[in-house]
Amino acid sequence: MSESTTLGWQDSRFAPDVMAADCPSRRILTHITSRWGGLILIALRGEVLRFSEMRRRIAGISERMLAQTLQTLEADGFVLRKAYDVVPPHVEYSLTPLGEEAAEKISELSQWIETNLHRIPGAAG
Amino acid sequence: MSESTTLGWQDSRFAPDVMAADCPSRRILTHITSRWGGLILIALRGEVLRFSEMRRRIAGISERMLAQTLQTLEADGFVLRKAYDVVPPHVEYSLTPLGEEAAEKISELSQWIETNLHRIPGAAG
DNA sequence: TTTCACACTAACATTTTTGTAGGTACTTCC
DNA sequence: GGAAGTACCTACAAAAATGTTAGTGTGAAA
Repeated sequence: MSESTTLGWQDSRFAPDVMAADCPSRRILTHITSRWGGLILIALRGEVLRFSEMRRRIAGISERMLAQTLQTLEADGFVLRKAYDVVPPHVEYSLTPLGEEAAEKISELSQWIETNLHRIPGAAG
Repeated sequence: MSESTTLGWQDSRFAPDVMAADCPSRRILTHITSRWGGLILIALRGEVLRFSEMRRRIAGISERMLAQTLQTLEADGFVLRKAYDVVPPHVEYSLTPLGEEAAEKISELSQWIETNLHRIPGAAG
């Protein structure tokens, strides 16, 4: 028996590692850090938004990518989709508790960038 | 004059905003969250690494993408490249203070993913 | 003597990502 | 009556990202 018996899966030999090419954590990381994934999570923080409203807030995203990325994040368990069977269609998107946690992290990154942009040589603004 | 005279650029009308398509902060965000950008920053945290050593640590990255992404991060001011004029070539990569700050943020994200992977439905592991 | 390592670059091929245009079925506004 | 809005999907096309291969010039190890 190893020293930490109750948390056997934390054995470093089996612990998730993004540096490993085929570790599931790498897939999740790419989803969250995909071109639109992060912005969607940020936009949804603490809010319930409809498809079109999100599209307006995230400048430059196409309908196709919004729909596609939302599906990925929903499959991961970060986004909750709630559809009302009415016409015209009404669908509400929000974050799951898990999604809120993830969103907090990329928000911190994007906020750091925004407030430190003037220190970043590679930024023109 | 506005209320906060000494920090005029923080006026919300001019503050950086990743939700704006052409804001420089969006470019920087995509660099850091690019497929390999984040992993490189994470690998370099608190370390001085040579090209080949990095390539070994970041499983799956090709020479081309490592070189290319390093150049982008160097231009942004996150990575420092130090070349010694010897043969065979010897080049050392490290993070600038700015890079360490950025790396800390994505590290927090990736660590959150690694430790919470078991809660993420979309992950097979 | 052959092989490997080093830190890349350039050309080319492929894969992935992203965009565009059109369609759906119905309602409300003008 | 026509346009716009809703939440998408599906083909198709274009663009971007990424991979593959080959090559550089030398030194050290097998």
